[in-house]
Amino acid sequence: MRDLAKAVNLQGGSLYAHIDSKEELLFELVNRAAAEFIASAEAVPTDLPAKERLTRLVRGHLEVIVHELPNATVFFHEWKFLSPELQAKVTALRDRYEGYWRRAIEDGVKTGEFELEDVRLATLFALSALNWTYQWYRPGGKLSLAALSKRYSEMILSALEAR
Amino acid sequence: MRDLAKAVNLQGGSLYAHIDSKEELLFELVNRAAAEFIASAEAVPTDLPAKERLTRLVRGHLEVIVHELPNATVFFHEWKFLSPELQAKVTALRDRYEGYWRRAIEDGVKTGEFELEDVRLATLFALSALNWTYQWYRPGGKLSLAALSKRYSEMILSALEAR
DNA sequence: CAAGGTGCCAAACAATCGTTCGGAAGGTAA
DNA sequence: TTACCTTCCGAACGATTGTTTGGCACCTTG
Repeated sequence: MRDLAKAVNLQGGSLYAHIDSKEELLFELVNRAAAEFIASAEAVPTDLPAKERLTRLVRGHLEVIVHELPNATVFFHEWKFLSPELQAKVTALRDRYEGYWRRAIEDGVKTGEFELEDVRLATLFALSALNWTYQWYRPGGKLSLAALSKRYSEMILSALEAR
Repeated sequence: MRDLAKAVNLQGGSLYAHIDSKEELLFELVNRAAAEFIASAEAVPTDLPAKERLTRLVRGHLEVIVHELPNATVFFHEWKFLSPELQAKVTALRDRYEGYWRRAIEDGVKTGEFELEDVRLATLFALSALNWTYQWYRPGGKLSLAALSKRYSEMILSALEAR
């Protein structure tokens, strides 16, 4: 808390004129990140073909991670340290977000674009591959977000597509 | 440290008859996990077809994660808190492990089994999808390790295969 | 003008952190 | 036997943790 205070030129205790607890602050961070993921998924029209929807979901997901790297790191790592009640709220948002992905994949199975034994596992697979990027991707490096997004969505689509 | 001591029926300070520091203990955990990943990769014969090698690498990787869940969690999360020197050692092991994967994929590209623009990114993609499983997989649940391994390797192979 | 709220500091609070210390008990080697 | 080494306890160490307190300066609203 003293480090955070210093970052805004305050004394440690002065933060408490603005917040009630450290946990409230953590929840705020995690909650905002979750909201951004959801917003990016909601921006994808559901009347597009499943492949196109998935490509856009991938792009949106990576954009949120990359543009919000420190926040995303907190989001993925620290939500476990929230109280059970706050954790439940985060889990609810995460489930809601996963829902957008699952439905896109389900629709693709219905239209025959995809062919899968386990839609939930496929959803997890795709999100897993994407989530790990916060561990290694560094903006400003050789790999642009656009290139990363293109290659990753190609691989994800290949993994799901009917052959 | 006091919690760890309690887990082996000791007082907090008594641990220091056996170790020099908390960091030494953390490094030991992380190092062991890394060694297990490497051992599992080295058990895969390099004269097999690339697809078969990759299937076995997937199986081995998931086995290590699942059999060593708490340790794997520490491995993925806490290595960042080691001193720069110890971090370098861990990074070296990680790079070595990634090498087994990269070479298997490279060989697959040479034989025409796989078709990829960026081998390193494909390696990262596969490992990313696998690494995240420590976040959600729970042994004893509906999904057996064998089933998870089968489905995941199918999806990974589909993502890499020439079409 | 007065009253009350807000934002901040400096200091302190109790709890907890990793670690050290002196001493006691037991085992091993001479 | 003596001497040492290992293992452990109980207590303490200094540093750091999240948070509270009292007071001061400022702003807004009546």
